[in-house]
Amino acid sequence: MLEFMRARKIARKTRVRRTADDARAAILDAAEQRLQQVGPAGIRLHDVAADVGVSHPTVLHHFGSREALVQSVIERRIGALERDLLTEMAVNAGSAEDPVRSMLDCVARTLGPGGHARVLAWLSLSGHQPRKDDGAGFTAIAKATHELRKNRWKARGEDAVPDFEDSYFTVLLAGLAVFGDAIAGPLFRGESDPAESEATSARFRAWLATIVTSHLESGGR
Amino acid sequence: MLEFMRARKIARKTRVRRTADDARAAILDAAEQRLQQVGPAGIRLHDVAADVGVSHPTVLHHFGSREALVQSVIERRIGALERDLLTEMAVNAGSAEDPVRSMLDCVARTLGPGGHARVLAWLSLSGHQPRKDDGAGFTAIAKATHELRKNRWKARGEDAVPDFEDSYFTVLLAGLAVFGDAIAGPLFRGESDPAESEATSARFRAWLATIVTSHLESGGR
DNA sequence: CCTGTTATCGACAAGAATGTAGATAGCTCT
DNA sequence: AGAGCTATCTACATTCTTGTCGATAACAGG
Repeated sequence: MLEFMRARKIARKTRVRRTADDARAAILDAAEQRLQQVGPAGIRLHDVAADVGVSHPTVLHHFGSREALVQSVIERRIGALERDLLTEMAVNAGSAEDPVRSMLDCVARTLGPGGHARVLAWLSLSGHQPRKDDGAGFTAIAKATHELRKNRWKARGEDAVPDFEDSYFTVLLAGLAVFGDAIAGPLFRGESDPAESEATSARFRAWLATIVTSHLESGGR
Repeated sequence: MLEFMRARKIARKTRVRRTADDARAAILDAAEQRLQQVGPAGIRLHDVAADVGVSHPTVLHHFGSREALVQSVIERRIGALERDLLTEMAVNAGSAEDPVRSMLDCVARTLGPGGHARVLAWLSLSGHQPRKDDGAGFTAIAKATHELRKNRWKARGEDAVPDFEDSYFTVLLAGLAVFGDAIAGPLFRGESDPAESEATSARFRAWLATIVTSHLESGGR
């Protein structure tokens, strides 16, 4: 064995040796890219290993099996999503002058650019079982929105109080629309140019914000 | 060859022989199921063949390659989607008393139950290039809606005319919301029980119809 | 410098998936 | 009934993918 190395003389390759934690992190990073691009079922050990610059048995050494790797990367990504969501919410909680608009932007920023929407869609289509608390972040936003809304109404001296489900559905509508746009907006609109598509999406989100704001301010039984 | 048949005596199996067209159709039916469930990349010749009750070389005989089969089934499915959309529109064109609501139901029926939404999502995630006319059906609905809307406004004696983009975005919102709900509604809401999820979806769609109707009737610059 | 630990590698194994080749059997037409 | 066409089959080839094994080399601590 290793004759081929002796054959081509002293061409020994110098190995890069990371700490176990660093190696795991690098592998998870690569796997996360793949998850976003090709979905959980499309992740290949060989591809992930090549992205990191190691051999595929190294990946198996650190994660035990492909399935365990996929599970790890999914969990890490869902954690990141929830963290991003809460961060955005915390940042926007201060700007109270147009809370609805900022909330909508928050959801859009969380789902849109980084590809969170794509990952959610992959998981949903692949039959990922929602854990008990998977919808928690979203429900939290709906509740917060509803509280803000009630306060606005009371401040304006309304006697009626908005229905919670109306607020919940409003937030859901915003979330699903932004999500759907991120996934299939170009397909729906028949746009093949990414730049054009992004421009339309931006206009659409701005329009959506006015609709949602106006409804939360005045509409709802 | 075939010693094993002679060995176990006269156990000859009777072959089912279809016409080429029937075989193709049966195979496409099975492949379509798989497309909906596991997406284009998940389709396996062996599985499709087993569903039809034939061997996998038979599938290859009729379609040449796996890739050609996948392409065929995608094209057929997109055709079916557009046909369903137009059929729904034609049926609903008659009921003029609440055209908006019926239009929304039309989109919901087209995307929801049969799994059109799932297929669209798979294609979108898998990087299916939209053909030039892929968004045509949707644009047609938006235009029809805008015409109806203009007529309603004129009939009510409004002087302003609604903006087309406002109508377009309204239809887009409805479409994306129904689409997003079909894909990721349960995930967003953290619902694991399908029955509960479907109930919520139905309430959501009803609520959405009132919102959209009210906006088309009165809102929009 | 020496030694133990282990991250990493090359080589191989086992199974799955696509595709090929030749034989066979069910139709149709005469 | 016989002949031709071809849908279908079994068997095999090839490539891809995951996983195992033993060897090696990088690093840490005595």
